Amino acid sequence: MGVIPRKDGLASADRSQDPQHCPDAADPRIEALVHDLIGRVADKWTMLILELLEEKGELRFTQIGKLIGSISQKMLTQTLRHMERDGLVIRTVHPVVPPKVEYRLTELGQSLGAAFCGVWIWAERNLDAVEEARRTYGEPPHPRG
Amino acid sequence: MGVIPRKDGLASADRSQDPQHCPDAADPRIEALVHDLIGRVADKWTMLILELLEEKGELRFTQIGKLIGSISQKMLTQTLRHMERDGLVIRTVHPVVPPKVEYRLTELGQSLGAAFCGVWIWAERNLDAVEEARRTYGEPPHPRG
DNA sequence: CGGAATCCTCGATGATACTG
DNA sequence: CAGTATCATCGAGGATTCCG
Repeated sequence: MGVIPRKDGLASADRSQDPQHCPDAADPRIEALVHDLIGRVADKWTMLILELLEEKGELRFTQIGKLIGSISQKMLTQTLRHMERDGLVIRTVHPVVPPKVEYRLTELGQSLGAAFCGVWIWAERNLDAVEEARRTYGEPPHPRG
Repeated sequence: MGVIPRKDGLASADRSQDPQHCPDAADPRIEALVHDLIGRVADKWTMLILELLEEKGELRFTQIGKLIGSISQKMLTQTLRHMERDGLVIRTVHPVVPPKVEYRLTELGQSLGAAFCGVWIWAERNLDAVEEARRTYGEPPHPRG
């Protein structure tokens, strides 16, 4: 009981996360840089916008805000700027009135979206497992009555 | 110039992030849950500990702290507790003196590590591309100087 | 419409001290 | 050694206002 009847859209999609062992970075400098980079791109809003633009193609500023729903104007601007600066999105300003600014992914942004795909799929597939773990957390391994 | 001569350990590893289109979650409820779950596991320290345990197998509390280096004792405890609660790690207390507590990944934790693998590889491979984008950010598209 | 600027709050994190 | 508890800080992020 309590299991949400889902459509299994992603869940049965494929098995992109076969238990492969991920070799660690050989160089500590590289590892630090990689860690820093991930810290910036693995952001909450970045991931959502990435998914959105990957799906919709090209969107206006307000469009993105409405589709995400919960994001503030400040964070939307800030996140888009960072993504643009990191080469993930292209920002196009149409010189019309009222202003019209559109955003779309670069190839780099698309490749990042693809890389995150495995994590999304993992989350989809293991939602129940994690929730189960959280429920049983704290219970004694052998309840001796 | 300025390009770091790296060992290319991960960079030439494989191509786990072929530009596949990642289908979005069909159900908004699922998407919300997935987003929430990712928000918890995509944490900075979680990812580092995940990598560490995946590589080393089983480690003591202090071991992990020293290997990561920059983490505070508080965050280490907190992160490990969250990971244990979410079913990512197993915490084993050895009833000896002085105390000895060891941590290792569950299968769920290992699968998450594998899922993140694509992102690590992406970051390794596109470090230069992102840095290049950051350098050229702000420059006019067609410098008519 | 698409921002920039400002103010403000609150939670994440670090530092410190204590304990079993 | 492996924590727990407490206090202090600091910046992420929200709400609001103004502008081109």
